[in-house]
Amino acid sequence: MMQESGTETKSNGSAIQNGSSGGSHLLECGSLREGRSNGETPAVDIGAADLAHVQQQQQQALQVARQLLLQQQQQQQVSGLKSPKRNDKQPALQVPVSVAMMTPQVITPQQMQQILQQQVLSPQQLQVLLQQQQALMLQQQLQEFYKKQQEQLQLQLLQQQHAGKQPKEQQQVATQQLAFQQQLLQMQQLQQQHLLSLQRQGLLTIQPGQPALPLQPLAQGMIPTELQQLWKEVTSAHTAEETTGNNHSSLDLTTTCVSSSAPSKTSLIMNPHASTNGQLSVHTPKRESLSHEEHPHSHPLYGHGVCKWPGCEAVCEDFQSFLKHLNSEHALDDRSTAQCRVQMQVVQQLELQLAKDKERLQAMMTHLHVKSTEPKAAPQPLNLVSSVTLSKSASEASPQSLPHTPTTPTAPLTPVTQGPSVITTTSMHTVGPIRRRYSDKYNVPISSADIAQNQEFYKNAEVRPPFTYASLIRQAILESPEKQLTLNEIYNWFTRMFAYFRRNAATWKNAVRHNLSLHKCFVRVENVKGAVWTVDEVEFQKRRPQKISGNPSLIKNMQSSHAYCTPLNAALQASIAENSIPLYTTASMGNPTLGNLASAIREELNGAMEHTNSNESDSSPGRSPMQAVHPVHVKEEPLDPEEAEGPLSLVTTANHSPDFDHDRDYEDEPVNEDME
DNA sequence: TTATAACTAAACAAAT
DNA sequence: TATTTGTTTAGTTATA
Repeated sequence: MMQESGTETKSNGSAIQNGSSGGSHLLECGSLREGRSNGETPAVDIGAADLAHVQQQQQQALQVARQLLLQQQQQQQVSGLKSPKRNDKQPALQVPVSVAMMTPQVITPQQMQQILQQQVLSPQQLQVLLQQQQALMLQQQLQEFYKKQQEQLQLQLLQQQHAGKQPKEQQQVATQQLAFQQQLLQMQQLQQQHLLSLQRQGLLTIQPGQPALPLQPLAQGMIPTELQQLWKEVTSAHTAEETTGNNHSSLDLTTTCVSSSAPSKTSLIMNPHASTNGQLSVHTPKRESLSHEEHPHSHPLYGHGVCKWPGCEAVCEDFQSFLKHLNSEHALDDRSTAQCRVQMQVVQQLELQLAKDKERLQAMMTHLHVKSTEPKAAPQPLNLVSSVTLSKSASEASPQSLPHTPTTPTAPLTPVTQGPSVITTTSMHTVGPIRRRYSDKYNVPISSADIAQNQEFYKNAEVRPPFTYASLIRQAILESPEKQLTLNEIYNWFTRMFAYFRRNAATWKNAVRHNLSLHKCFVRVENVKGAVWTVDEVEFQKRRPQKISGNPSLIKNMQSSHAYCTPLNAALQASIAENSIPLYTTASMGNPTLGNLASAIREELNGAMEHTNSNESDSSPGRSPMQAVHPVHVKEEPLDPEEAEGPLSLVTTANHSPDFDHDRDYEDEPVNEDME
């Protein structure tokens, strides 16, 4: 799942990158990847080769820009400022518009001149400029100028579009603009890489012996917002390296379509952890600068009239003043760089924390999300703690031990804890006997399997519940307000309560019907609405006596646990201890808690007592008084709400009803029929 | 090895 | 007529 999302993020990033520019933008990605791939290598030292490379890139960009400008001038001469005619609806018009939208830096001749000037500056001159504060002011001026020029060029582009130019020409222009934009972005990437390498060295110190870096000249060509973005990129890149180094794979925060398409990043993108961060990765410098232009007054460092630079909080009346403040107070100096590093550490810590939490979440999801095809990875119910249980589960998890259906996952065992924890307050609505194959091997009481406690687990995990069909059917019926359900309602309960039963419906529904028909404990009742199914508790208890063989101490422990957990009176205790007489009398106390608990206890003890005491058991026909339980449906009068809550309350009232009639008189039926 | 419980599958009939 | 519901039988597996 995470892998898919990770891949999806990757593709989304590309999709966003491509956007409306279509395949032409892939070129940008390709070129950017080339530039980025260079940056993948640790550029700790910035040597002459790097400088030469940057200059080469700039030269290429300039060449493209020159061609673009020439063609634009020619097109303007041809098209002039003709009023738009009829081609407004031509689809081709969208191409230049989209390009204009995605190219925040439409280069004007003046800007080209500026770039040319930068190009001819020697490193020494650039270093001088680096030391001059006027450079920042120049940037601001350039920014304003740049905006004006951009608006002008966009206007020209629109006019060209309305002039009805051929789509091919427009596309050509757009492509050329795009190519130039790519060159600029490459330059930006290189700048970022240099900054990053400087960052590694510490506060932009320049190695001795190296020529003056083209950093500042390159930065001069950027507007302040781009500088901000640059720092952002630096921060992200640093963090990404840290996380990558830690194998947290949180990804390349500097990822653009560039790095995301870089082969070396593929594995990271495929990493589940990369999904979330992958969303961050789509923030390309281009998009950032674009968003800043689209929302000129939205700046990560500006909000509510306050500069959000760490430790600043200077009040800026408007955005322009903020920009001035930003450029003056938070210029590219040691102090700002140090603050940036602090912020980087903060982000880094947060990233690490996020990575840890992600791992935790992943582990939780891995634990809870059980695939039916991964039986050994099946999670356990929340209350499974017994090592015996776990070992048992491991053995059960083997494919050989699950021959029934290939899709049958490991049945999580219900708690088989010993002693006082056998019956808990949450086991009021016990399902009852679970599948014996999972329970009796270790001679521990398991009927306290608590569906309520693991309810959420089974609702979400496609794990076969370790209960028999009969137990589940009984539980479904007892949970219903009327203690009766139609077959379809039983179906619905199964699907509602267990994710496992949301598939292979034909199989388990057939099993449900089979169990309803097979077991006498399920009584079919005809009423005006149709047929409903009820539970005959006595029959249910007779159906499967639980055996706890040869462990009296355990039984004693169970009894003590019952006393420990409940306020059962001495008579009840004596009754329990004496034999396995069904505890309907407890339900008749009118205390639903006691009634429910008695039900649970009875389930626990019936088999045990049956085994430890004499051969007499409640399955013996001799205990007919307790078996004279009328099904629920006979009760027509309104129920006492308190009694109705207990599974046995209705049975209790029916127990003493003199005029019940048996739908199925099990006493008259052959024993072997009941025993299958 | 045997008996038993549980499960699955299937056939069949009746009801809806 | 198709689907649902209910019954029954047969075979398999796990366990004591």
